[in-house]
Amino acid sequence: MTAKRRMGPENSATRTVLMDAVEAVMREDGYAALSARTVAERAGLKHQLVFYYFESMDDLLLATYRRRTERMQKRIEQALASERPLHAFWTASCEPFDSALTFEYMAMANHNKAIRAETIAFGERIHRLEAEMLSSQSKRATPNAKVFTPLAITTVIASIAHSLGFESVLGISSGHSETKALVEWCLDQFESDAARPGKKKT
Amino acid sequence: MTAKRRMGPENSATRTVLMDAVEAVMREDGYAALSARTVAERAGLKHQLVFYYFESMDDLLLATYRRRTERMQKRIEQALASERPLHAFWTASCEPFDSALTFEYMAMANHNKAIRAETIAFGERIHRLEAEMLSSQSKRATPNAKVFTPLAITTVIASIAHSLGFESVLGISSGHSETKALVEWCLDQFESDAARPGKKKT
DNA sequence: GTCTATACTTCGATAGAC
DNA sequence: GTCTATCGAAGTATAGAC
Repeated sequence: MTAKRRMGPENSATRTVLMDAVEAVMREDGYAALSARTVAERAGLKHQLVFYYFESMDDLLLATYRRRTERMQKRIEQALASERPLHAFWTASCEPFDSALTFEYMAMANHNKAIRAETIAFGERIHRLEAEMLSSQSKRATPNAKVFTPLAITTVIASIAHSLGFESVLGISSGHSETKALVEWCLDQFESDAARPGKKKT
Repeated sequence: MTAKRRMGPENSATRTVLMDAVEAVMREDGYAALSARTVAERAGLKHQLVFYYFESMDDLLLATYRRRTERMQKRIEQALASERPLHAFWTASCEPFDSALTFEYMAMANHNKAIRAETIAFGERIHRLEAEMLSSQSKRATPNAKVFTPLAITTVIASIAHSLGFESVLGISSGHSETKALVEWCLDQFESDAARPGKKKT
């Protein structure tokens, strides 16, 4: 299955440069703007080098996406391991990171088989992580433990954070502060008072 | 600014056929697959006809998107006007309609100026609608009216519905029933069908 | 209203020189 | 490891015949 074409080493720094360029192009002009030429130009290289380091454009794309999901997973694991995992998870999900990129990848997952498979695997992995880490740790007094399960709560948190993040990228901001206030008020119901100095409650 | 090129009438049925084809292509292969050729082929026409009925591909795209936002606005208005607006809004937002298309358009809005402007206008329009219709109507007893504002609630509802819808399209389903149960439990706190005794205040 | 024919651009990918 | 040169396919768009 391996190509007969001459290929560069897997540990080359140029591979990293190309993957960075992929994300830069996606962020600025969307995934439709991705091509060996646009990516190489952004990286300051000739477009033929893309095919020296990667078997195809799809290959480069998938490698870039894998790198991203790994980074995101680490960030989520860290958040969930902190003393106030829900607050940390919310903060991490709200980070002014790259909602635009997220949407590009999600849209892409709809029709690119490899990206789709990786997205599904990542999603299920995260859901499992959330369920495991929170249920093992939480002996916390939940208002209604039958309804407010760890997985439901994290799903809600992530959904809201992503929506707000994306609207912000577009420049829509109405209702955001209210919504954040609502979420944070709810989070305080689950994880609060312990290390909370002088904040007004309820 | 008008093109000198010969153009077809605005009320032609072929225009509709072409717009339908745009959405079909986007749904199946993503917005990156859009071209005069792919759209025309899907519509059973020659690709040059695209330029007879629309000034450019961008023009066709924008017309298709406008048609969509108008339809969505009507659906949302209807939901908000019912007797249990929040429940109706949730149900409408959850419809197995076309989350895939939504994501394509949102991703596209990141880098297509016209789509971006239309998306922002639509988003703000909807937010305004939600705030107006719900605040005028709701004398309902809210657990914490200072935090649970109409706009915050609808933003949360829409965020969750869209996230679940999109995950469903991908084939991710873990946590969905729990999350829906949570949302519906919360909605019942705001809009109980009849008498809802002993609702616990968190 | 729809077709053929055409102009120009950009795409992914490969071969081979340096 | 990077370059030039090149391929065929597909992109947008226009002009003009039928």
